[in-house]
Amino acid sequence: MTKLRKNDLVKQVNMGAREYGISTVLFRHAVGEVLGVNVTDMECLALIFFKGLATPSELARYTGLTSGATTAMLDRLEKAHLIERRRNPQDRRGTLIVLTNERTEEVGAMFASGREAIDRLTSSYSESELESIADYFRRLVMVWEEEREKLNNGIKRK
Amino acid sequence: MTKLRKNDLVKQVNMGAREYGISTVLFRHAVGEVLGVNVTDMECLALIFFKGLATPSELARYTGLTSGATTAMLDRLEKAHLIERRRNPQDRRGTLIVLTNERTEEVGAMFASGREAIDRLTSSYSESELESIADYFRRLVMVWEEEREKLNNGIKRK
DNA sequence: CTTTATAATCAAGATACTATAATTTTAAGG
DNA sequence: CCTTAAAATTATAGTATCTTGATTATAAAG
Repeated sequence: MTKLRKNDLVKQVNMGAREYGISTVLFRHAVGEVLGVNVTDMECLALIFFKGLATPSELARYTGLTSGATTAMLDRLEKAHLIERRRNPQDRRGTLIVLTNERTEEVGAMFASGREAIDRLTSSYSESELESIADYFRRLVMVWEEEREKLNNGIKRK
Repeated sequence: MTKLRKNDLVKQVNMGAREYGISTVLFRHAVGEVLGVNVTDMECLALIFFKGLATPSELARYTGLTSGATTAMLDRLEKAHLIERRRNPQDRRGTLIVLTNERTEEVGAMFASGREAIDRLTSSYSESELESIADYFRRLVMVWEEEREKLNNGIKRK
Protein backbone atom coordinates (compact mmCIF):
# COMPACT_ATOMS: atom_id res chain seq x y z
CA MET A 1 0.00 0.00 0.00
CA THR A 2 2.63 2.47 -1.05
CA LYS A 3 -0.07 4.78 -2.42
CA LEU A 4 -1.48 5.26 1.06
CA ARG A 5 1.93 5.91 2.46
CA LYS A 6 2.60 8.60 -0.11
CA ASN A 7 -0.77 10.26 0.49
CA ASP A 8 0.03 10.28 4.14
CA LEU A 9 3.40 11.91 3.54
CA VAL A 10 1.81 14.55 1.34
CA LYS A 11 -0.60 15.37 4.13
CA GLN A 12 2.19 15.52 6.66
CA VAL A 13 4.10 17.99 4.54
CA ASN A 14 1.09 20.20 3.88
CA MET A 15 0.19 20.18 7.54
CA GLY A 16 3.79 20.89 8.46
CA ALA A 17 3.91 23.93 6.23
CA ARG A 18 0.83 25.37 7.93
CA GLU A 19 2.01 24.68 11.44
CA TYR A 20 5.32 26.24 10.63
CA GLY A 21 3.52 29.42 9.62
CA ILE A 22 1.52 29.40 12.83
CA SER A 23 4.57 28.89 15.02
CA THR A 24 6.42 31.83 13.48
CA VAL A 25 3.41 34.08 14.01
CA LEU A 26 3.27 33.07 17.66
CA PHE A 27 6.98 33.63 18.08
CA ARG A 28 6.83 37.13 16.64
CA HIS A 29 3.96 37.96 18.98
CA ALA A 30 6.08 36.87 21.91
CA VAL A 31 8.95 39.09 20.76
CA GLY A 32 6.53 41.98 20.37
CA GLU A 33 5.34 41.52 23.91
CA VAL A 34 8.88 41.74 25.22
CA LEU A 35 9.70 44.80 23.14
CA GLY A 36 6.39 46.43 23.97
CA VAL A 37 5.20 46.87 20.39
CA ASN A 38 1.88 45.81 18.96
CA VAL A 39 1.32 42.97 16.52
CA THR A 40 1.29 45.07 13.35
CA ASP A 41 4.44 46.92 14.30
CA MET A 42 6.12 43.65 15.20
CA GLU A 43 5.33 42.06 11.84
CA CYS A 44 7.03 45.01 10.24
CA LEU A 45 9.97 44.98 12.57
CA ALA A 46 10.54 41.31 11.81
CA LEU A 47 10.52 42.02 8.09
CA ILE A 48 12.97 44.89 8.50
CA PHE A 49 15.18 42.72 10.67
CA PHE A 50 15.27 39.87 8.19
CA LYS A 51 15.64 42.02 5.10
CA GLY A 52 18.02 44.49 6.71
CA LEU A 53 16.43 47.33 4.78
CA ALA A 54 12.92 48.24 3.66
CA THR A 55 10.90 51.13 2.29
CA PRO A 56 7.60 52.41 3.72
CA SER A 57 5.77 51.42 0.54
CA GLU A 58 7.09 47.89 0.82
CA LEU A 59 6.01 47.69 4.43
CA ALA A 60 2.59 49.05 3.52
CA ARG A 61 2.15 46.28 0.95
CA TYR A 62 3.32 43.67 3.41
CA THR A 63 1.11 44.74 6.28
CA GLY A 64 -1.87 45.74 4.16
CA LEU A 65 -1.86 49.17 5.78
CA THR A 66 -2.72 52.39 3.99
CA SER A 67 0.11 54.84 3.48
CA GLY A 68 -1.13 57.02 6.33
CA ALA A 69 -1.26 54.15 8.76
CA THR A 70 2.21 53.12 7.66
CA THR A 71 3.60 56.55 8.43
CA ALA A 72 2.00 56.39 11.87
CA MET A 73 3.45 52.95 12.48
CA LEU A 74 6.94 54.06 11.51
CA ASP A 75 6.53 57.06 13.82
CA ARG A 76 5.80 54.66 16.67
CA LEU A 77 8.77 52.44 15.90
CA GLU A 78 10.97 55.48 15.55
CA LYS A 79 9.80 56.94 18.85
CA ALA A 80 10.70 53.62 20.48
CA HIS A 81 14.18 54.00 18.93
CA LEU A 82 13.74 50.72 17.09
CA ILE A 83 14.07 52.03 13.55
CA GLU A 84 15.57 54.95 11.74
CA ARG A 85 14.45 56.74 8.59
CA ARG A 86 17.21 57.39 6.10
CA ARG A 87 16.90 59.21 2.83
CA ASN A 88 17.14 57.11 -0.28
CA PRO A 89 20.02 58.43 -2.40
CA GLN A 90 18.54 56.80 -5.51
CA ASP A 91 15.11 58.38 -5.15
CA ARG A 92 14.83 61.47 -3.04
CA ARG A 93 11.10 61.08 -2.60
CA GLY A 94 11.76 57.81 -0.86
CA THR A 95 12.84 56.76 2.61
CA LEU A 96 14.82 53.74 3.71
CA ILE A 97 13.99 52.05 6.99
CA VAL A 98 16.71 50.38 9.05
CA LEU A 99 17.03 49.20 12.63
CA THR A 100 18.85 51.61 14.93
CA ASN A 101 22.31 50.69 16.19
CA GLU A 102 21.05 51.19 19.73
CA ARG A 103 18.47 48.45 19.71
CA THR A 104 19.50 46.22 16.82
CA GLU A 105 21.48 44.14 19.25
CA GLU A 106 18.57 43.76 21.64
CA VAL A 107 16.20 42.75 18.86
CA GLY A 108 18.86 40.62 17.23
CA ALA A 109 19.50 38.75 20.45
CA MET A 110 15.93 37.54 20.52
CA PHE A 111 16.10 36.24 17.02
CA ALA A 112 19.73 35.13 17.26
CA SER A 113 19.16 32.07 19.39
CA GLY A 114 16.47 30.88 17.03
CA ARG A 115 18.54 31.70 14.03
CA GLU A 116 21.43 29.68 15.33
CA ALA A 117 19.17 26.76 16.16
CA ILE A 118 17.75 26.91 12.64
CA ASP A 119 21.26 27.05 11.21
CA ARG A 120 22.28 23.97 13.14
CA LEU A 121 19.07 22.22 12.15
CA THR A 122 19.39 23.04 8.48
CA SER A 123 23.05 22.07 8.41
CA SER A 124 22.21 18.63 9.72
CA TYR A 125 20.64 17.65 6.41
CA SER A 126 22.51 16.24 3.44
CA GLU A 127 23.10 18.27 0.32
CA SER A 128 20.55 16.36 -1.68
CA GLU A 129 17.96 16.78 1.07
CA LEU A 130 18.66 20.49 1.21
CA GLU A 131 18.20 20.72 -2.53
CA SER A 132 14.74 19.18 -2.25
CA ILE A 133 13.77 21.42 0.64
CA ALA A 134 15.02 24.61 -1.00
CA ASP A 135 13.26 23.64 -4.18
CA TYR A 136 10.04 23.01 -2.30
CA PHE A 137 10.14 26.42 -0.63
CA ARG A 138 10.80 28.15 -3.93
CA ARG A 139 7.82 26.48 -5.51
CA LEU A 140 5.58 27.14 -2.52
CA VAL A 141 6.37 30.83 -2.79
CA MET A 142 5.57 30.75 -6.51
CA VAL A 143 2.20 29.13 -5.86
CA TRP A 144 1.09 31.70 -3.31
CA GLU A 145 2.35 34.58 -5.40
CA GLU A 146 0.36 33.34 -8.38
CA GLU A 147 -2.75 32.90 -6.26
CA ARG A 148 -2.36 36.38 -4.91
CA GLU A 149 -2.11 37.84 -8.38
CA LYS A 150 -5.25 36.03 -9.41
CA LEU A 151 -7.11 37.63 -6.51
CA ASN A 152 -5.67 41.07 -7.14
CA ASN A 153 -6.63 40.92 -10.80
CA GLY A 154 -10.11 39.95 -9.72
CA ILE A 155 -10.36 43.08 -7.57
CA LYS A 156 -9.16 45.41 -10.29
CA ARG A 157 -11.62 44.06 -12.84
CA LYS A 158 -14.57 45.05 -10.73
CA MET B 1 34.64 23.20 -2.70
CA THR B 2 31.79 21.10 -1.43
CA LYS B 3 31.77 23.02 1.86
CA LEU B 4 30.84 26.21 0.07
CA ARG B 5 28.12 24.45 -1.83
CA LYS B 6 26.62 23.15 1.38
CA ASN B 7 26.76 26.55 3.05
CA ASP B 8 25.04 27.98 0.05
CA LEU B 9 22.29 25.38 0.22
CA VAL B 10 21.77 26.04 3.91
CA LYS B 11 21.33 29.72 3.14
CA GLN B 12 18.92 28.98 0.34
CA VAL B 13 16.77 26.86 2.63
CA ASN B 14 16.75 29.42 5.44
CA MET B 15 15.91 32.19 3.04
CA GLY B 16 13.24 30.04 1.43
CA ALA B 17 11.56 29.43 4.78
CA ARG B 18 11.35 33.17 5.40
CA GLU B 19 10.06 34.04 1.96
CA TYR B 20 7.47 31.35 2.27
CA GLY B 21 6.19 32.97 5.44
CA ILE B 22 6.08 36.36 3.75
CA SER B 23 4.18 35.06 0.75
CA THR B 24 1.47 33.47 2.89
CA VAL B 25 1.00 36.69 4.84
CA LEU B 26 0.60 38.62 1.60
CA PHE B 27 -1.86 36.09 0.26
CA ARG B 28 -4.05 36.25 3.35
CA HIS B 29 -4.12 40.02 3.14
CA ALA B 30 -5.31 39.79 -0.44
CA VAL B 31 -8.10 37.43 0.59
CA GLY B 32 -9.07 39.79 3.39
CA GLU B 33 -9.35 42.65 0.94
CA VAL B 34 -11.73 40.66 -1.24
CA LEU B 35 -13.85 39.58 1.71
CA GLY B 36 -13.81 43.05 3.22
CA VAL B 37 -12.41 42.06 6.60
CA ASN B 38 -9.48 43.66 8.40
CA VAL B 39 -6.09 42.06 8.89
CA THR B 40 -6.67 40.78 12.41
CA ASP B 41 -9.99 39.21 11.49
CA MET B 42 -8.45 37.66 8.40
CA GLU B 43 -5.61 36.04 10.29
CA CYS B 44 -8.22 34.43 12.48
CA LEU B 45 -10.39 33.40 9.59
CA ALA B 46 -7.42 31.72 7.91
CA LEU B 47 -6.63 29.80 11.08
CA ILE B 48 -10.24 28.66 11.38
CA PHE B 49 -10.31 27.65 7.73
CA PHE B 50 -7.16 25.59 7.96
CA LYS B 51 -7.92 23.99 11.27
CA GLY B 52 -11.60 23.51 10.48
CA LEU B 53 -12.44 24.35 14.09
CA ALA B 54 -11.16 26.67 16.77
CA THR B 55 -12.08 28.05 20.17
CA PRO B 56 -12.13 31.74 21.13
CA SER B 57 -9.34 31.20 23.68
CA GLU B 58 -7.18 29.61 21.02
CA LEU B 59 -7.82 32.53 18.67
CA ALA B 60 -7.03 35.01 21.44
CA ARG B 61 -3.68 33.34 22.02
CA TYR B 62 -2.96 33.27 18.32
CA THR B 63 -3.82 36.91 17.66
CA GLY B 64 -2.60 38.29 20.97
CA LEU B 65 -5.99 39.91 21.58
CA THR B 66 -7.62 40.24 24.98
CA SER B 67 -10.72 38.16 25.60
CA GLY B 68 -12.96 41.18 25.12
CA ALA B 69 -11.38 42.11 21.81
CA THR B 70 -11.67 38.49 20.71
CA THR B 71 -15.38 38.47 21.42
CA ALA B 72 -15.75 41.70 19.44
CA MET B 73 -13.80 40.23 16.56
CA LEU B 74 -15.95 37.10 16.49
CA ASP B 75 -19.02 39.34 16.55
CA ARG B 76 -17.75 41.08 13.43
CA LEU B 77 -17.03 37.81 11.63
CA GLU B 78 -20.40 36.46 12.69
CA LYS B 79 -22.23 39.57 11.50
CA ALA B 80 -20.51 39.13 8.14
CA HIS B 81 -21.88 35.55 8.13
CA LEU B 82 -18.37 34.19 7.86
CA ILE B 83 -18.31 32.17 11.07
CA GLU B 84 -20.74 30.52 13.40
CA ARG B 85 -20.53 29.93 17.14
CA ARG B 86 -21.43 26.40 18.19
CA ARG B 87 -21.57 25.00 21.67
CA ASN B 88 -18.82 22.60 22.61
CA PRO B 89 -20.37 19.28 23.60
CA GLN B 90 -17.25 18.31 25.56
CA ASP B 91 -17.13 21.47 27.62
CA ARG B 92 -20.36 23.39 27.80
CA ARG B 93 -18.65 26.55 28.96
CA GLY B 94 -16.82 26.62 25.67
CA THR B 95 -17.68 27.71 22.16
CA LEU B 96 -16.50 26.23 18.91
CA ILE B 97 -15.95 28.48 15.95
CA VAL B 98 -16.59 27.16 12.45
CA LEU B 99 -17.10 28.72 9.05
CA THR B 100 -20.71 29.09 7.99
CA ASN B 101 -22.07 26.88 5.25
CA GLU B 102 -23.16 30.01 3.38
CA ARG B 103 -19.75 31.46 2.89
CA THR B 104 -17.43 28.50 3.42
CA GLU B 105 -17.63 27.87 -0.28
CA GLU B 106 -16.77 31.43 -1.15
CA VAL B 107 -13.84 31.51 1.25
CA GLY B 108 -12.91 27.97 0.31
CA ALA B 109 -12.83 28.83 -3.37
CA MET B 110 -10.16 31.41 -2.74
CA PHE B 111 -8.01 28.96 -0.87
CA ALA B 112 -9.01 25.96 -2.95
CA SER B 113 -7.08 26.84 -6.04
CA GLY B 114 -3.96 27.36 -3.95
CA ARG B 115 -4.59 24.22 -1.97
CA GLU B 116 -4.89 22.17 -5.12
CA ALA B 117 -1.74 23.69 -6.54
CA ILE B 118 0.06 22.87 -3.31
CA ASP B 119 -1.30 19.34 -3.42
CA ARG B 120 -0.04 18.85 -6.94
CA LEU B 121 3.29 20.38 -6.02
CA THR B 122 3.77 18.27 -2.92
CA SER B 123 2.72 15.10 -4.72
CA SER B 124 5.39 15.66 -7.33
CA TYR B 125 8.13 14.79 -4.84
CA SER B 126 9.37 11.30 -4.06
CA GLU B 127 8.58 9.57 -0.79
CA SER B 128 12.08 10.00 0.54
CA GLU B 129 12.06 13.69 -0.36
CA LEU B 130 8.72 14.13 1.37
CA GLU B 131 10.10 12.46 4.45
CA SER B 132 12.94 14.95 4.59
CA ILE B 133 10.63 17.90 4.03
CA ALA B 134 8.07 16.77 6.61
CA ASP B 135 10.85 16.16 9.07
CA TYR B 136 12.29 19.59 8.44
CA PHE B 137 8.94 21.28 9.08
CA ARG B 138 8.43 19.33 12.28
CA ARG B 139 11.80 20.41 13.58
CA LEU B 140 11.34 24.02 12.51
CA VAL B 141 8.14 24.14 14.51
CA MET B 142 9.94 22.68 17.51
CA VAL B 143 12.67 25.30 17.31
CA TRP B 144 10.27 28.26 17.25
CA GLU B 145 8.14 26.79 19.99
CA GLU B 146 11.19 26.40 22.19
CA GLU B 147 12.32 29.93 21.46
CA ARG B 148 8.89 31.23 22.27
CA GLU B 149 8.88 29.46 25.59
CA LYS B 150 12.25 30.93 26.44
CA LEU B 151 10.87 34.41 25.84
CA ASN B 152 7.67 33.75 27.75
CA ASN B 153 9.60 32.43 30.72
CA GLY B 154 11.73 35.54 30.61
CA ILE B 155 8.60 37.70 30.85
CA LYS B 156 7.14 35.79 33.75
CA ARG B 157 10.30 35.98 35.83
CA LYS B 158 10.23 39.76 35.86
C1' DC C 1 8.53 72.65 -19.82
C1' DT C 2 4.17 70.48 -18.57
C1' DT C 3 1.62 66.72 -17.11
C1' DT C 4 1.09 62.71 -14.71
C1' DA C 5 2.57 59.36 -11.35
C1' DT C 6 4.89 58.00 -7.14
C1' DA C 7 6.68 58.28 -2.16
C1' DA C 8 5.72 59.87 2.02
C1' DT C 9 3.45 62.73 5.24
C1' DC C 10 -0.34 65.07 7.68
C1' DA C 11 -4.98 66.19 9.65
C1' DA C 12 -9.64 64.83 10.98
C1' DG C 13 -13.01 61.65 11.93
C1' DA C 14 -14.29 56.71 12.40
C1' DT C 15 -13.16 52.20 14.03
C1' DA C 16 -10.92 48.92 16.83
C1' DC C 17 -8.50 47.71 20.90
C1' DT C 18 -7.15 47.76 25.95
C1' DA C 19 -7.92 47.52 30.69
C1' DT C 20 -10.86 46.51 34.03
C1' DA C 21 -14.58 44.64 36.31
C1' DA C 22 -18.74 42.17 36.61
C1' DT C 23 -21.67 38.26 35.06
C1' DT C 24 -23.05 33.66 33.51
C1' DT C 25 -22.31 29.04 32.92
C1' DT C 26 -19.94 24.94 33.66
C1' DA C 27 -15.89 22.03 35.24
C1' DA C 28 -13.09 20.04 38.60
C1' DG C 29 -11.07 19.30 43.21
C1' DG C 30 -11.56 18.46 48.03
C1' DC D 1 -21.98 19.70 48.30
C1' DC D 2 -18.98 23.63 48.32
C1' DT D 3 -15.23 26.15 46.65
C1' DT D 4 -12.32 27.51 43.27
C1' DA D 5 -11.12 27.82 38.49
C1' DA D 6 -11.97 28.32 33.59
C1' DA D 7 -14.47 29.89 29.14
C1' DA D 8 -16.86 33.30 27.18
C1' DT D 9 -19.50 37.40 27.18
C1' DT D 10 -20.87 42.13 28.48
C1' DA D 11 -20.18 46.97 29.65
C1' DT D 12 -17.68 51.27 30.08
C1' DA D 13 -14.28 54.60 29.42
C1' DG D 14 -10.02 55.82 27.59
C1' DT D 15 -6.43 55.08 24.11
C1' DA D 16 -4.47 53.49 19.95
C1' DT D 17 -4.92 52.62 15.39
C1' DC D 18 -6.89 52.99 10.79
C1' DT D 19 -9.13 55.32 6.77
C1' DT D 20 -9.84 59.03 3.82
C1' DG D 21 -8.54 62.88 1.42
C1' DA D 22 -5.42 66.69 0.87
C1' DT D 23 -0.50 68.17 0.54
C1' DT D 24 4.51 68.35 -0.52
C1' DA D 25 8.41 66.88 -2.95
C1' DT D 26 10.37 64.42 -6.53
C1' DA D 27 10.53 61.40 -10.63
C1' DA D 28 9.38 60.14 -15.15
C1' DA D 29 6.99 60.52 -19.49
C1' DG D 30 5.50 63.17 -23.38
